Amino acid sequence: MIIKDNQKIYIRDEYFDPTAVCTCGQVFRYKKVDNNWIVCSLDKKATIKELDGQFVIEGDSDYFYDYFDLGNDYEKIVEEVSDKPLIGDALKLGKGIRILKQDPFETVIEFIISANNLIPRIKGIIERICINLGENKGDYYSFPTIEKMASVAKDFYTKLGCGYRDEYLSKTARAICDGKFDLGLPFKQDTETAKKYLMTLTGVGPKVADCILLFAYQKYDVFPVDTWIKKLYFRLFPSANPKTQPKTMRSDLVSLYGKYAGIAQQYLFYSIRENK
DNA sequence: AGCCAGGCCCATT
DNA sequence: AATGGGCATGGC
Repeated sequence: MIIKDNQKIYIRDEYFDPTAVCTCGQVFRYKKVDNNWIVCSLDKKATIKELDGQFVIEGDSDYFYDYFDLGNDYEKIVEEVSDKPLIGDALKLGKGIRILKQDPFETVIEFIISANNLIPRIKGIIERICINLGENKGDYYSFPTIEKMASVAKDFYTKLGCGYRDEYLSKTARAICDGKFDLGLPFKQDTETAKKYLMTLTGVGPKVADCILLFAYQKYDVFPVDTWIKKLYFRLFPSANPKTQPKTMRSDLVSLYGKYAGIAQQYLFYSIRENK
């Protein structure tokens, strides 16, 4: 049961678990303070508290109702994927995951940073970007605007520890700021077209594009393939050629897990990483 | 002290 | 279209 008023959202629902939502790898601007989860998105902050078996979300309730995808029926989604291979155990841990509806610009930038990187380090880089280019909101910093990110030179990102992604960030921010790339377009495109379009951005390859499609554009028929999923692939297909390319893995895995493949991927990814 | 991480770019073939 | 080397940084 989910109830929303002007200030808060009250959730008593087995398909919502803030720990799983935050730590499954889809979002980086979160932290646990005392027993509460704090999640930031653009210039907003949500605080999720647990009070006698019920979760309460404080923040902009209209915005976060949508952000946490609380209008979607995850019982149906879980039902749809529950008979797929290796999902059963993953759901015990992660059935409270909800796929966030994140801002496209923030998602593009964050997942460019994610490439060949570690989650704790990704979080640190993003935090430094917000502190240096975002707005001070008192107890947190907003995510920078497109214009702000486009206004600084690439060595600004180098100094923030972005490594070789410095140029990806400045080029991509400028392309979007200059109107050479339209972040609204992928909402209207089919998954394959949107993916090709996203990959015209510097620093966005097949894996990062899949993450953006899933976490910002509600395209669920994707399957981000990283080093963890590669290991999973060979558990599913033990006789596969060891040199199987990620592209082949993606299409095999989307076929196998169906129209909610991307959501299934999150249950699996969370489960793999939680079990070290 | 190395190996590796939510991979991508680019040159070569 | 497919392959492979190089790559900044810092967790682990």
